[in-house]
Amino acid sequence: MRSIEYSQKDILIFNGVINLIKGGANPYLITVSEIAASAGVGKGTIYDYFESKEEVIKKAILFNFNNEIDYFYKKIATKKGFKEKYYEIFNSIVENLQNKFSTVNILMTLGKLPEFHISEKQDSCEFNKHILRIQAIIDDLLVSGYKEGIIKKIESQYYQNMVIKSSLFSFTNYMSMQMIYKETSVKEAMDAAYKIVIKSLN
Amino acid sequence: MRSIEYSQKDILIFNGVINLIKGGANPYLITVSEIAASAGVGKGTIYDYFESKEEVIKKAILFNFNNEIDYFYKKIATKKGFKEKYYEIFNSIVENLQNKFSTVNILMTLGKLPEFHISEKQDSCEFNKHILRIQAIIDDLLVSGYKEGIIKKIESQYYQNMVIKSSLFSFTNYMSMQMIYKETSVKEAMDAAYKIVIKSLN
Amino acid sequence: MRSIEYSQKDILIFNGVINLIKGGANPYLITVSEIAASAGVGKGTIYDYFESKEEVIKKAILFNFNNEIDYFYKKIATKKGFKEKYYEIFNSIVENLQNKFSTVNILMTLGKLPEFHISEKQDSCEFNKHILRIQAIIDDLLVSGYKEGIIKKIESQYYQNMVIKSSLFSFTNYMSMQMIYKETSVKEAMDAAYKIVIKSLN
Amino acid sequence: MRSIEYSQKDILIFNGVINLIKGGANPYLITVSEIAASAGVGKGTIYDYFESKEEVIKKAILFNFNNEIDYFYKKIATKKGFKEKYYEIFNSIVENLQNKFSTVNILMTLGKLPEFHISEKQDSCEFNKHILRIQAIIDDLLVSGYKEGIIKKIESQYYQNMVIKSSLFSFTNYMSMQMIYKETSVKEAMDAAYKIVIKSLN
DNA sequence: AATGAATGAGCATTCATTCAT
DNA sequence: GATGAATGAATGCTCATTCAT
Repeated sequence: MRSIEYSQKDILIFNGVINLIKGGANPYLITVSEIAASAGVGKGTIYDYFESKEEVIKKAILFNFNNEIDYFYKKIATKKGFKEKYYEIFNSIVENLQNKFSTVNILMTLGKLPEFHISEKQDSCEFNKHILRIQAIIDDLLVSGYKEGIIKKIESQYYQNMVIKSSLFSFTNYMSMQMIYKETSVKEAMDAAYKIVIKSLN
Repeated sequence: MRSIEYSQKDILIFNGVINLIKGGANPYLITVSEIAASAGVGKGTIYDYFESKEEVIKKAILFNFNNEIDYFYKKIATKKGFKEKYYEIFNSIVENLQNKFSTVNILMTLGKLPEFHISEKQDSCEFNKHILRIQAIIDDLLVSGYKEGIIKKIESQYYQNMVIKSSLFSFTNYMSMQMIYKETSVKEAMDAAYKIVIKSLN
Repeated sequence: MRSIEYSQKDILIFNGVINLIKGGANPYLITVSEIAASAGVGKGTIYDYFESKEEVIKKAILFNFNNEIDYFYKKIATKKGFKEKYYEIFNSIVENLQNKFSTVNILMTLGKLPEFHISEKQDSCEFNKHILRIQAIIDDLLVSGYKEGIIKKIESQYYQNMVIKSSLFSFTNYMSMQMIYKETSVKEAMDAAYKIVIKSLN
Repeated sequence: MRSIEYSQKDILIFNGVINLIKGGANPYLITVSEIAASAGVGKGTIYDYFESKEEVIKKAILFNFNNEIDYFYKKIATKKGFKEKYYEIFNSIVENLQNKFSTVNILMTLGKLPEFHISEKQDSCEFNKHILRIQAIIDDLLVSGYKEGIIKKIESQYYQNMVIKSSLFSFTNYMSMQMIYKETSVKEAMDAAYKIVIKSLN
């Protein structure tokens, strides 16, 4: 099932990268020295485990993406009702957006990250897996809504999907641009995003 | 009224940058030599007009942003009804998304671009102007919808705004991720996005 | 007699260079733009009158040297007695040393300046002329001293010459290193330098 | 006691610089590539040990200065009498002046070298140390002369100092300008310089 | 296995020089 | 004549990568 297994050292290095990015570093401007220092290993060690700087950063980002989706998935699974799950997502977004680099940012820019030159087959495959996992979260949500009668499943799969994504986009956009939405509280933004789902799916 | 006037040469250089980015180049990896070659000027000339590589790229991006919003604005203004305007936006998105780098991408990631280290007052101010212009487009749209009775203005300003942005996000997301939405046609994606607006604002 | 005639424009440009150097600029780090700005001419104009930046700076320095020696010579000629002439030199040194770049500095480092790559015949010839003019000043001084019986001309020409140069060196060294001779006044330094001459030539 | 310790690599690089300068290179025109080649290291290595090209050159010059003064000091200390010491200095000057860049040149232009932008506290302090060491040499000389009765210590400290410096200047000037003193032999120049001291201090 | 000193290719930037106006 | 916009060769400096230890 697990397509990629990483060694302890791999993960140590990934965390070096992730911490830099979470600390505000621009992935394109990170140096190998910084990664080595952040990971607490020698520069040479990085090249014992990876082919190039690009590979390290790319894999670290995907690794982190994976982990955050796992975490996201589990958190949502703890909640039972549609609305509870939905607001749990909002809370995760709030929590997550403290980091400059978060799954949420990725969910939002869905498909933007691969700009980090995802070209090789391996990467592309990895990326598809992420999409599927996000899809699973959305599907889980839709199922809940359907069961509870909140959603009347008369719409197309695509439409339902997009409603969820759009709604989440609205909240993420609020969070990341809070400075231009000074008159709206977090609670109001959550409610607005939720209202979009409810109205759009009825 | 115009806060910044650029010389012919400035614009020539901007276009060099813009063409590189539209051709798929990553703004962070562009070299001065590439800009010079793309603009058809000597490397030194760039430094006669700008302080640093960063300045050139940053200003070129903002310049292009400005121009595309102008173009967008004018195209939408030619249409009369709410639905016509809305579908004109969809068309502009389609047209625009051929470019890797488009206003639409920016609309979508609203607030993401400043990652190119927009920190100085000047830049920050420029950025605010862009936000206001996008807001003007959305307001114009809302006014049309209201006049035609498509929108019952009982919702908050924030909510209405977010509905529009979310709906547009859904279509932009479709366009930029077409590879994962193979079973949905462009027409269907437009209709779905439009349906989100209609349902959410009623 | 005059081996080199300079045009008004030549001199204008020379003064641009001289002013920069007197203002503390390092001859090796001066740019053509700076010279042009300082001289109040266009950069291209400089190349209408000279072959290269090096030529401009080299000739400007020699030109200034020439002028300052003229000035020096005339000032000393106004005084009659040996001691008066000698103290007039001291005064000129004081006056001159305000400038970072002065004949005095050159007198002191006699033979050091040509480091500015004096290699061509022309330059070398020019340089010899300067040496001869300095020699003339020293000879004039010696003649006065002899006439007044202050100097008993029993020493070799070389020795007499060196005594004068050494004595002047001592005062110039005092002036340019005043910060390390805080306990000695200008007057005392002059008197010390004069005493060296008197004692050495008797 | 030692205020600055340099690593082997530091010194390797310093020697690269020193050899270039001794070979006639102008400190202001030396390139990093030249230093690297001369030191037999990669260009990057230089930046592992120093902040900038300027720093390397400045420190190399001071380092060399230090070493040469050490050498000078030791050579003179081997001689016993005043006259022997004095002529030993002459010999060192002769030996030294083969180099374009020598302690002697510095002794002569005492205070001129800092033109290489010695501004920071560290540099200024370093420079003061050099002055003190030169002073120590002169003092040692004066003590010998006094003990032997060659000098009657009735003159001021400043005067005695300047006599020595002036006398040494005369010989250094002779050496560096030998081309204009063709009729005077090295021996005669030494004797003349010595005579200046003897006469001035009696 | 792990390191970090060493390297040099690569890039931003400067500036002497040219030349169209 | 005079100019200064334009150029690109030259150079300081960085940093991914290697390799001796």
